[in-house]
Amino acid sequence: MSKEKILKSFGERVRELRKKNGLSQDELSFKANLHRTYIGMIERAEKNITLINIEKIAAALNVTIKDLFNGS
Amino acid sequence: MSKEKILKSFGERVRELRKKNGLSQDELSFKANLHRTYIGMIERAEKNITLINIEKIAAALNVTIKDLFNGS
DNA sequence: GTGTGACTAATAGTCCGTT
DNA sequence: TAACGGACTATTAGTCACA
Repeated sequence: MSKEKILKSFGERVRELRKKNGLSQDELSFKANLHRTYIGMIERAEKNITLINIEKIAAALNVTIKDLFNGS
Repeated sequence: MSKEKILKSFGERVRELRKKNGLSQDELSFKANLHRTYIGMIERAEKNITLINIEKIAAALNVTIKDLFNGS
């Protein structure tokens, strides 16, 4: 899997789970303690996110880190 | 799960899988295209690894990213 | 409610070496 | 074989105004 694709599929998965939870980027950013625009950047695969922030997002979405890599 | 613990458990998991594959840190770093000292830092939870490098290590260990988060 | 460009501070990641 | 150090460069974290 290429580098771009891994970030892209991760971002798509975040967006998918965020919407499933009925959250806006703004609401998720609040729950995850991250900036609103940062969530957007992750969803658009513009940042190579670090493990700590992956964990923050997973927690905010009430899923495990593994779940974020379960094929959508 | 705390930030420190997530990095620590990740590092331990990498070390576990690396040894299971019979690789030294040096050999793994070569396969993953990462620096020798960096692998050591990850295993000792001293660095907050990025998603791209998580994927590189997973590939070098012949496992999926999900496998790296399977409780050992 | 989200995308985007620009920006600074912080840290990821490399490279040299020694223990 | 691996831990650890200092110094260094590249990249991410994190925020903002505005579209």
